Amino acid sequence: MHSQEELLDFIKNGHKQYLPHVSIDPVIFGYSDQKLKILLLKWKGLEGWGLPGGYIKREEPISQAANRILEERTGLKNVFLQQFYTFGDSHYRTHEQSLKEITQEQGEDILKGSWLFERTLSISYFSLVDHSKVNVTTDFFTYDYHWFGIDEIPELLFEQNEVVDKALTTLRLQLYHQPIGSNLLPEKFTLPEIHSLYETILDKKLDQRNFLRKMMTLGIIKKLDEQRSIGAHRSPFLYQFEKENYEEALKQGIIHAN
Amino acid sequence: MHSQEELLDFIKNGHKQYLPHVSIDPVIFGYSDQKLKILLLKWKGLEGWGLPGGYIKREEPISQAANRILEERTGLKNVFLQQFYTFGDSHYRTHEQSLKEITQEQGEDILKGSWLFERTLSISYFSLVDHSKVNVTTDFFTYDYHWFGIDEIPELLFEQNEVVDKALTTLRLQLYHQPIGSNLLPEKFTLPEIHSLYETILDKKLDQRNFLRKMMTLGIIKKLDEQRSIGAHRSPFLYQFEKENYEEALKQGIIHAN
DNA sequence: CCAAAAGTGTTCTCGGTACACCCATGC
DNA sequence: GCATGGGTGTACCGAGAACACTTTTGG
Repeated sequence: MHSQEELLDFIKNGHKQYLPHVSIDPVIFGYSDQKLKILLLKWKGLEGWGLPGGYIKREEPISQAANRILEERTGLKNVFLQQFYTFGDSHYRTHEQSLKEITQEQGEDILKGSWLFERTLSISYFSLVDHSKVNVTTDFFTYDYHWFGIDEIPELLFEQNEVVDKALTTLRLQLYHQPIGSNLLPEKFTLPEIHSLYETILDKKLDQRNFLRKMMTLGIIKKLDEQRSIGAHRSPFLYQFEKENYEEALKQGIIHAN
Repeated sequence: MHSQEELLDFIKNGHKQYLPHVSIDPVIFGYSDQKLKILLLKWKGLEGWGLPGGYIKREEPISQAANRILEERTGLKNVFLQQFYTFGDSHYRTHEQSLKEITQEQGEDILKGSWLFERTLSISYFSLVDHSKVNVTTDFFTYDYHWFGIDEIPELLFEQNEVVDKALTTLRLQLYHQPIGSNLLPEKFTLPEIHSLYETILDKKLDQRNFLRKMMTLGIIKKLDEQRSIGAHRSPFLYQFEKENYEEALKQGIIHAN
């Protein structure tokens, strides 16, 4: 996918194109099989899992960088993406071991003093994506990916478990104040589907009737005139998100985008 | 305060000690004369106002850096300090004009390519301090300071008005979920004092009776057996914050420290 | 006794929660 | 007709909001 020359150039000269010491690491949430999952990449050399990530171009606004990085890894544009914290207590992002592996020892001298070994702060975003539309592309440092259920996250590289934890906390906190379902579900969905999504995210049971009432009074979703046939059972109605209501609420400051 | 040699060394070699491209800029709130104020510093050369700020040492965790920077400017330790956002759409933090002024044109060649001219992301914190305990020390770039009421903030350098706005929004959002009064008021205070503080922060009237009830049910403050004599009027009772309740609530996750 | 500030209760509304039965569908 | 999952209403409780009079104090 990437040529060896490109890689060596990145290691040696990347800091001319990108800001050193800062990375953007999105926690990408998806939803499938009734589970909330996050996308992790497997690192070469270190043989551990970590968040997708990338660097900010020298002249690029960070929100744009975040969107670019997300698109590079998933192919997705215009999805929910929100900054939630900047972590800067763990020191290194890249490890020598990893670079040695991927350069296959060829560029030994290049590695010395590479900008990639320097301390890197992590500006963290979380994103919500339709799992089925994601097309994962690994980067220089990684060679595999996997969607992990949030209750089966392994120990991550670079102390990123803290990042994931905080992303989850933030997600839960904003569940009723941001159009969070609308990026995790297909455009049209049934009530049981969104109900189950919310239960999964919050990790607790929600009363069906109260849930519906809340969604309706918040004006978040609207009932459509269509039903879906699900075989041997009563056909559920389909619903859609009411994006205008969110936008209106955001404008009025009812919803705080942090 | 700072010698000229130190300054020139900082301009030339600061990046060996500090991380370039990242600064920490605390929005420092104080409260006096019934007004919520923030501390701004006046820049040399640019003749404009900006937030206090500083850089992160190469091996220093960022929370520690934030506390250090706050202490360097105000002399205060162990005060409320919370990260709220990282800004990275505006490009420059230092301007050549400013450096020329402070070096008095002596170090012209030093200025060329200084790390200080490079793009800098701003990791922003907000802090709450007891205005009367602050002892402001300016830094290399600044020569004056002033506490501005939040309704009289001038146009700031480096597009920092956005930072201040977001700090205020966050402060308001967390008013009932963080021990926000306890760092802005003296240890013992009267009900009218804290009431007025909350009205000032939220910029709206709060009913006296409802306010007291809320504070008490939240368990935030407790009534003492002392009164203060205020001259020709009824003597108000003194209150104290209940720190244990905050800490308990924080532990239980009732309060979200973002 | 008067001016100025402190202190104190009740009512209403609304959002949150608890709770159980009937309906539609395909086999 | 039955198994499975979908859909619906009511009653209670607690938090928030509205609202006005009495008490204390020093001059």
